[in-house]
Amino acid sequence: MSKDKYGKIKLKNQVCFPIYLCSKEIIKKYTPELAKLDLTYTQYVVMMFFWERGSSNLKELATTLKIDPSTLTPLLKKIEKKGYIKRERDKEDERNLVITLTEKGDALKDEALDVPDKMRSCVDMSADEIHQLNALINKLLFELIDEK
Amino acid sequence: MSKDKYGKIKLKNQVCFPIYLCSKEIIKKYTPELAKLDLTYTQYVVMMFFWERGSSNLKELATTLKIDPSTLTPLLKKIEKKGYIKRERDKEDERNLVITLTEKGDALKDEALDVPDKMRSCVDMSADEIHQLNALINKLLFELIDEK
DNA sequence: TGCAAATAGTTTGCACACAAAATAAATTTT
DNA sequence: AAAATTTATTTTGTGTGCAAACTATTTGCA
Repeated sequence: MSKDKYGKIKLKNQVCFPIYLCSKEIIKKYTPELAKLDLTYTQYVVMMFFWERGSSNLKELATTLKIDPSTLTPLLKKIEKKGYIKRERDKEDERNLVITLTEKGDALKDEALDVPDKMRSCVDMSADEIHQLNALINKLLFELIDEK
Repeated sequence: MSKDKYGKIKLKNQVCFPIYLCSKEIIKKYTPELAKLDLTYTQYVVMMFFWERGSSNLKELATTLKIDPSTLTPLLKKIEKKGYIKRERDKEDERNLVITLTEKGDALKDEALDVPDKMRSCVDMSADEIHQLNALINKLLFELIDEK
């Protein structure tokens, strides 16, 4: 049989495409559930960061979540308007934007508690499969980020 | 040791987050390479579809790629402006938008031939690992899309 | 035939996402 | 101390991404 010169640029022979689709489909699944908390997926990720850390600054938030600061600036203003966080300049160094979880933002954590379980229940995969996927996707992520 | 009530909503305990990051990082890796072909990542995916199929209509394109038609409309106009495809209404049924690869668009296929290899070389993962990841991510994708 | 329903695309509105340029504050250099 | 550089954030511009509303065409049915 003759080798297909163009086989490599076929969609089904590339891993990148299902990852891209998965990311979009995951967000689509989360959206209606998060809407109950008045959050988008990205806003939810940011809130998870603050539920763990309580407070931080933009630079650290952007570095940890690997989301561009210029994406975060308007997003943070939105969740501030919802009353979940507070944005203020650092008195010590006015360049820094200090972001703090509010009481209301912290309380939201309890309402979000069952979101991960609800999402997982949409997917019929064993704990082992999830674990393997997690390991492989994190390896790929490391490879992509590492050698920049 | 006491169980962490909030453990489940910690970022590192969720698979969705690294998948979301991976998708973004993959696109970031592709971007400079695809810029040489005057394509964005999504435009590249669309072109791959037409390199395989030659022509189709919007409905089928949207269904196959799982990209919303309202996202594709402006995107297709852009790659039409670049001269890679042609958009025209079906004479038989004027509702259908028939999209056809142009000579110039088809020729681009040869320039794109080495893109997948270049991307894979950024990542130090064995063929077996890639294969496993592919299987798992496709399973997850199926689970997410299936039961809608 | 004639109008309701279905089908296919497009437009609008909102929310990321990031590169590049602009702004502002602090630090370093001279 | 003034100027140049660095650091942190914001603004601008372009490109997705999708839901909901809108338009146009075709189909189905009374």
